[in-house]
Amino acid sequence: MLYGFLVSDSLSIIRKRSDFLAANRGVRVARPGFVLLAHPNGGLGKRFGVTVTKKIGNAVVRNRMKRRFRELLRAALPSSGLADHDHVLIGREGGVERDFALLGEELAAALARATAGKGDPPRRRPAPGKPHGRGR
RNA sequence: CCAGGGGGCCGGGCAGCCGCGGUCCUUCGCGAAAGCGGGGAUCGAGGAAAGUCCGGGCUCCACGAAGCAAGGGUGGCGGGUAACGCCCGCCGCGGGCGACCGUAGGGAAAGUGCCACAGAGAGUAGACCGCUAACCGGGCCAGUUCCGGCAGCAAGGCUGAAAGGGUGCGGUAAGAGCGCACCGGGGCUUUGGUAACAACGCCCGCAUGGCAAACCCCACCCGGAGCAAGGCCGAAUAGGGAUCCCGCGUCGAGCCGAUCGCAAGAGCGGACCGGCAGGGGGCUUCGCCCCAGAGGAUCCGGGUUGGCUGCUCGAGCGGCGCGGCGACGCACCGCCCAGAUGAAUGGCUGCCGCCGCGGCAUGGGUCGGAAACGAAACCGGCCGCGGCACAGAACCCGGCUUACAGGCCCCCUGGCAUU
Repeated sequence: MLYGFLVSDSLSIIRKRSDFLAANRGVRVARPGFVLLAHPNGGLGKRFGVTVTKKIGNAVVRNRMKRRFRELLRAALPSSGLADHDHVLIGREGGVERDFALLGEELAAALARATAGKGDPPRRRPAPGKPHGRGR
């Protein structure tokens, strides 16, 4: 435990809505269970957040998805996350039933793509889409 | 054993590894401190946490107690409660063989209104089909006859959700509460009951339908907004007000755009730049040109964002006793039981439990066979796979309503069988 803080001390949670919106301008990698956003935060260390819209399900389903995503991020970010970046996972339909180990592999692959700077095309401009995470 | 009725309760369990959020302790590390980190202990979602439909507590606002008006709500009686539209007990009405169930259950001779369609007639009832003695006229097969008229009749038919009490007997030309009996209804007395109401008796032949979740009337209740309530602290940016300095002719400056800032949007806004309006000056005066549009200090109050607080000890929970048919109340003892805020209570695995599907085997029973044995898969056994509901605290309580896989317990009713 002596070295523990050396690795984990830089991991924190994104708490401001503006940071979530800023992440939309960063690298974007889509996977079957989720979409990963990575965006530099200017020396604040590795931070993460989770967004699950009401379209996915009721409160129980949404909370369960967030917990599993947080668990994935806690495991993956210290070793393979992007330094001084905000990492945001957006839940997609089907992400609740998806196998946990499989999600782990997909997150590792998505992080590798993001590190290489190769993102998927950003979301369609003309289509307004749903605002992500409307607060309450 | 079968069918059914009522009430109460649970809503997966255990273990391992890795994590999350509170609180407390810490002779540990860093730090001036506040704190941060490490270690330890302990606690960490529901019966509905849900819908946000009622009732309160708690805050702030308004208000002289109160009354009135408006609006909203409640609606048999009695009780319980902080309170309720909730709960308990009882009553009336309706349903069921029964246990029980349902019930928005004040007022319709205060008033207004509605009752479609159908139907002769729908609230001052009504002759369409009908029934009918006498009387008048007529027919011929000449009489206990037929037809028409005058008239009487609410018994039957028809329509309808509903036809102006029902059934029976008498009565009559035929009928009719016209008379009588019973039932129903209304009124009154008495008795029982706190009361709603019930029972007995007497009187009234009986015209006063239904709808008040139609307006309305009566009785009772209700001020408004909500923890994003409310309180505190600090900071940044620009603006507002006051005083003073500075400058000055009044006094210290209006609108729009672009840009940028606060805080991403919405919103708000300073300086610079551009334009317009306004002020001063000049000139060749229906116009053109030029000039100035400017600061500092202190204090006050407001907006935004962030942090802290409100924030969890409460109409609290668990026992036991007493009172009460019960809802519930009282006394004593014990306990502390989530406080997150992009929002903790989780991730993975193993065993057990329950349900479904498939397979194996052959213990019980079944079928075939004299038997050995074989078959099939009803019960039981073993193995594998899949599934285990509805649903996540957000200031806190009391209710209601809605959702819900599976399961447990108690009481009662009807029927069948047995002793």
